[in-house]
Amino acid sequence: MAAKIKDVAAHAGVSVGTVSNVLNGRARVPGTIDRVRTAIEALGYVRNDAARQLRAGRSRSIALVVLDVGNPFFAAVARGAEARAAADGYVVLLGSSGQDIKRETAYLDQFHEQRVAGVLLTPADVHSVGVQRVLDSSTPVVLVDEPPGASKACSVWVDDVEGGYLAVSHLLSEGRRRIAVVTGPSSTTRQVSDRLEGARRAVAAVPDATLSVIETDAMTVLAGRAVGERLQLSADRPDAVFAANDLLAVGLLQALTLMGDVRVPEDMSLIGYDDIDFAAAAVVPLSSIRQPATELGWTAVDLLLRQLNDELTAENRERRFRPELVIRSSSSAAAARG
Amino acid sequence: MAAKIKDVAAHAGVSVGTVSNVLNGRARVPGTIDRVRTAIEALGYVRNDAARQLRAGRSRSIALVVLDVGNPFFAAVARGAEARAAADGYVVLLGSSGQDIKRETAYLDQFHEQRVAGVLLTPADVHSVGVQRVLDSSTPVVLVDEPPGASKACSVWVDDVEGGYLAVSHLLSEGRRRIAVVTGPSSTTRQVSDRLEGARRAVAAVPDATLSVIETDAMTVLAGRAVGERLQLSADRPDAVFAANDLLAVGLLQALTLMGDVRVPEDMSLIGYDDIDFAAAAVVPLSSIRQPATELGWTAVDLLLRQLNDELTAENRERRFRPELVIRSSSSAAAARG
DNA sequence: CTGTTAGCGCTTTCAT
DNA sequence: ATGAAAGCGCTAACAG
Repeated sequence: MAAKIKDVAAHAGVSVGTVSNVLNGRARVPGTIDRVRTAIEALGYVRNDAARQLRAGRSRSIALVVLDVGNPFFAAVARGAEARAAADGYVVLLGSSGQDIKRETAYLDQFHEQRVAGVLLTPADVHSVGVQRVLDSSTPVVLVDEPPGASKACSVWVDDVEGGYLAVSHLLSEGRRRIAVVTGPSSTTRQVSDRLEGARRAVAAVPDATLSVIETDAMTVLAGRAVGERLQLSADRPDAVFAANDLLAVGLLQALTLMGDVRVPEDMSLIGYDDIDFAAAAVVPLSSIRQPATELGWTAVDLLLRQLNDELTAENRERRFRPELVIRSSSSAAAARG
Repeated sequence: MAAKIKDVAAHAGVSVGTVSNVLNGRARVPGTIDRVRTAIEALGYVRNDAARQLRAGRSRSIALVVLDVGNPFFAAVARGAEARAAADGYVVLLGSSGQDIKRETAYLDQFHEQRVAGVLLTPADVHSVGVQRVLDSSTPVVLVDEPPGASKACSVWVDDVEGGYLAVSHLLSEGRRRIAVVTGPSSTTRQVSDRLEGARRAVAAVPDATLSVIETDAMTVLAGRAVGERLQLSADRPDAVFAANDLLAVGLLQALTLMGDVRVPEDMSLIGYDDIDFAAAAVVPLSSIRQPATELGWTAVDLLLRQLNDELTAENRERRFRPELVIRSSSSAAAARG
């Protein structure tokens, strides 16, 4: 059996209270501290976090549940969160739901049972039972990439309606009129429906512009490729496509330009969302809507820590960022020539 | 204060033992089960995992510590691990070290304190104190993307020497002779030094071939771009580059072909490593060395679970996969024309 | 400043 | 089948 605090105390010739004090940095006598440290080393003692947490009632872990770690956008969010958390001695536990409500709920329940210090959450569906349960609980929650809505939770988000509007307005300003939006699954996330809403608004402002929606079963490169293959064969193709994220856009690009013979942007203009690192290096450099991903993660943890320390003022509860249009060759004849 | 098992028992009119039995699926009387479930629902009771684990001594969490979640290769490993773990009711806690030994150690210590059921680890440095500590501990460890070496840990890995050999042999067979290898930081991982070793072997087999090594401070798109910018200005450029991962290769491609005027593969041939989804959609479709990432993660958890259930035979302790050469335009005049 | 001790919430054994 | 009670390893309050 592993050594426990009692063993360390015996080995060092002190009491358990003293060992606990050393462990928690409230010991003062250098000689004692040294003896305890030596004993810990000698016995290979590792503190039992379950016992510590049970007694202390708090935890040094922060949960981060995102839609998909495979999406570099969320990887960047995680990096930002980790950086801010580490500065205060917290650890970030990452869960990836794959937009599956079952898995999302499983993670939330697990983290709730673990009594994590707080939960950072990009919900697949804010109205799901699992999400509501954690929102109703006493666990501090920061919604990430999701507006506060009716909940009392803090929120760090980017305006997706504006992003969708920026993307499609740009396509329209390039003279395109038959716009298609490629989204995720039908039971899609708030992000995607907001981007779509922004797209609709942009189209509504131009009389002869039309908008069609193509749903996929996942927001991945693979799913994008599948759509691209269909689009390539289709008789009445749209003249511009707004992909709801860069993964889909990259997949579209693969199918259209590499496997097919559709020229981008000449035959079909394309813009993605997130501006992941790969966008600039795509076969046709990909126009996109940039979001401050790392900053989002950083700010989310910052808000959570403030909440834990009760230094949260009303105006601090929500941080909204704005998306930014990045024009590259995939949507602009000018950029393509340049 | 949150409801505890005692409150549930009182509310349901049964004893705590009975509630515990219901919670753990060993209750038999349907009426009792229903009453307990109703009470749990009514009180919003959530089991305290710390107490449960303290008493039971076991945990349903598996830790996965990788070099970089921002690398789609590791994201895929995580996906595979998660899938296998979920099948047995385990949760995967993900930590990303960023190849930083301090952070790696912090994660390992944290997970050790949490008494996770097991650790899946891609070490930044197998010989670091933190890694040795967990290897010496009683926590089951599966090394991921790392051969077993001297340790007693299980291991799931891909032969990187072979991968490096495949990559550079291919460049040589295309007639290139002045090969450069772009690696990570000098205190680099085993994977990268093995890939380099394979590259050296391939070069050694061709009399007039030379090999140079370019180190970067991170294995990211950004670092690759920086190298590409230097390379582009350099008077005596190599005629072929083997990038130690696809992220570096994509960054190189950005700098060389989009920001610079180096033609790939005509002026400089390029091959990456991992065959991430983006490789096929790069500005010049990227040749790469494919690794079975998802399968790696899946198998790692499978091995861990077998170990936990004592169904591990000697020949099961190690699973070695083989890398596969994927030729695209970036390294092959033929593929570029095709 | 150090040592002793009462629980934290749960599981599980042992009576009933 | 159900209820009572003993601890899991730790922290913090209190006594020395």
